[in-house]
Amino acid sequence: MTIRLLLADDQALVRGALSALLGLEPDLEVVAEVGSGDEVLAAVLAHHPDVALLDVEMPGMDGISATAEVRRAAPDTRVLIVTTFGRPGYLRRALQAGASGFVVKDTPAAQLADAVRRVHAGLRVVDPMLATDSLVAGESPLTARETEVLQAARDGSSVAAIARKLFLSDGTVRNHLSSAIGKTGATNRAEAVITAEGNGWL
Amino acid sequence: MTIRLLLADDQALVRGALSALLGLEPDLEVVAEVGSGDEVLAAVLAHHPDVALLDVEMPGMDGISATAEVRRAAPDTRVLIVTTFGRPGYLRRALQAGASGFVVKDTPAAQLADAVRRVHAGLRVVDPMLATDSLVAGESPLTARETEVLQAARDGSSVAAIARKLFLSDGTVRNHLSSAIGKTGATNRAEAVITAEGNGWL
DNA sequence: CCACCCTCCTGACATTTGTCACCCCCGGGA
DNA sequence: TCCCGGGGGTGACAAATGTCAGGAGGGTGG
Repeated sequence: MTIRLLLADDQALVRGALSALLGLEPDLEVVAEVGSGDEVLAAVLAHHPDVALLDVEMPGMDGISATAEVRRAAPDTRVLIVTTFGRPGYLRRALQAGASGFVVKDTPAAQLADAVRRVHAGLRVVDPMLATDSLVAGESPLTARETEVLQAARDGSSVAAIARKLFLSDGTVRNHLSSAIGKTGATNRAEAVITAEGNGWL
Repeated sequence: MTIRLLLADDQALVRGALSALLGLEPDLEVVAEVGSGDEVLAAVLAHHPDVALLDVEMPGMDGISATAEVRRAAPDTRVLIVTTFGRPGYLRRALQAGASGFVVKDTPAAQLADAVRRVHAGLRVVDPMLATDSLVAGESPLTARETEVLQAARDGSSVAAIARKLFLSDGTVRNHLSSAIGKTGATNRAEAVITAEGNGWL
């Protein structure tokens, strides 16, 4: 009995290449491919795959939100996250959203098929290196507002621009930023953005 | 007669997947795979591939420098850049370095094999969308020093930190930054970094 | 009920950042 | 030769940023 797969990745070339790679395995079959998070749910409902391989960074809905949707609407479909960045926060949030596995694109190609089979068998698959990183990094220390403000600061916006976008006072934005800078151990807005991104807190 | 290929990409999974994809074509054969720019030249000299597929973003030497090396040491090996980001500056610099083709990872998987064959036949392969972007974006307006200073500012360093790193005076760093901000049309250091990165000027 | 945290705001303050004018030196064209 | 652009620098100034103290409301848990 073959394992039926859904592939979701925004880069068409990577998607097709993964399809070719997995298609070489006699017990695996790619039944659907999508290029954005928004299409995942519909494709799952249409094709009832056994395992869905989702990227985290995608246009529209991200892979983690898509995971939650899939778990809710189609509990029989297991989710394996396949992503570029081993951000500790991604792993934590993916597992909380109900993902069964988490693989970074650095892992050898030969291991992917195994990971798929393990996930299909009901096991958890997690990069051990990443798991420890996730422990030390812990959950995001940022409050909801601080996260929002930092996100708005990512593109280099000024305090005034952020305040306008979030309907806040200038001073409030500065306070939230200052707090976020302190919590991330940065001395700087830009540094805070970088470390928060690196930990998957944004 | 089969076309012999070299694959260079830092993500093992993508590398293996591309290998599987291209391996499906009867006239193509992957003879070597490497995971960093530093290994490219040695692999080219050892295996004499007809076409080398190089990523731009790699640990160690980047794909563009690797392209120049390959062209110098093994002129018979043609280079096809396969990269995530369609930065205009990347395209320009890749072609100047002697690349025969430039493909972004958004392109459909089916077109990759064709691109390889075209490159092998001596043709140029360039994403037309990207080519026009490259024209409007033009060459980097930044001087060598301005570029250096902006690069040093990428991680959110303060003026003082940049000055120490580059053995410059604080005021000089501020002048270079101000000039770079003006040339990029930004109002801000962070914005300047972002637009310069987006254009492949860093 | 109280304590605690988050949110939102104000005002003040020191520091950093961005800008401008102006200086010098050097090397390559016109 | 003069002129111009790039690199390096100084000094001064306005604006933006980061920090701190403090106040007011709201929600949650002990």
